[in-house]
Amino acid sequence: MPPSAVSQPEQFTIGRLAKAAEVNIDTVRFYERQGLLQIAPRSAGGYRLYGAADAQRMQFIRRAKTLGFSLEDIAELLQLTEDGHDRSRVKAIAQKRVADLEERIRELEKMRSVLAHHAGHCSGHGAVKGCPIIQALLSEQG
Amino acid sequence: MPPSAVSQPEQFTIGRLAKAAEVNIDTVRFYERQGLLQIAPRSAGGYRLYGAADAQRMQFIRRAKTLGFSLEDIAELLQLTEDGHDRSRVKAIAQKRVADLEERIRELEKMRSVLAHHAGHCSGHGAVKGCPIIQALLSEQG
DNA sequence: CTTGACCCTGAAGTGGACTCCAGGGTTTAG
DNA sequence: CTAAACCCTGGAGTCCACTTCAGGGTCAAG
Repeated sequence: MPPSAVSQPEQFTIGRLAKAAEVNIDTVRFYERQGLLQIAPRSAGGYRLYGAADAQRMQFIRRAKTLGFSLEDIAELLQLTEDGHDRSRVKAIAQKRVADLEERIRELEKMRSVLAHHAGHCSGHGAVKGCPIIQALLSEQG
Repeated sequence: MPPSAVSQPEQFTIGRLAKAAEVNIDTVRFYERQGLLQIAPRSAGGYRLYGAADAQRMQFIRRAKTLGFSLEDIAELLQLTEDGHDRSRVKAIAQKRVADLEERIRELEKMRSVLAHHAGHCSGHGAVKGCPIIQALLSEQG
């Protein structure tokens, strides 16, 4: 095989990894402590060294976070991608998350409709005494 | 006037107030520290004494919380009900809250639709390698 | 050789809204 | 008179996902 084929694995320090993933440098160290990132090998001077796989892992975490997964769930998802696990657990985690999202959305929509209703009945001027919003909070009729 | 007319204002201790409002007893003390409840007068033995107005105030807080107001907002709303303020500030707080709720709902709906989409493409069996959910997290094409 | 950018550690702080704890005093039922 | 149930205080702990801090070591440029 050619001498320079897969030999230089493109290493970089924590600062570059953090910048690439658009997170705080301390967040990377935090993820390591939390077990989301593998413990990085060190340079002679004690600096953490990362490679492309770590950058991809950070992207995985970032995307999972935008879907609202907790770090705990993300840790499990990452774990599942490593060993030869079955897809069922991944799907279960995702479905649980969808269900949680739906419940939370329903809660927020209830809040929104009730509050918008009260706000819609408030003229926005005059004394607070008698304001429909305050009245609703003082004594809900339901 | 008759001797027993408006004389006994129906006082009770913190435990009863907490039970009536369905909150932890420590929550009542916490609200006092936070300025949500007025500092209660004390009995001879040093017990806090509450009346009907405090119970109503606790209900106000409870209802505002179910609409998702922060304790800080609730403190301001309570303040506004006391002095001779104008309704405009109340309405502004409510409208801000509605806007925040709407933004949050949109965020959660985005998460839900993306995640449900991926989950819908996952068979739920077979190796994790190739699972559409994991694939999406590993490399989003958008 | 010095400056500045970068990296290291363990520990503590943040925010929001509580909740719990230890070590007491008070009140009431029996 | 005693035991149970209730109340008091200041302070610490909880959850989550970081962020900040103090006090250093390392590395590349000039």
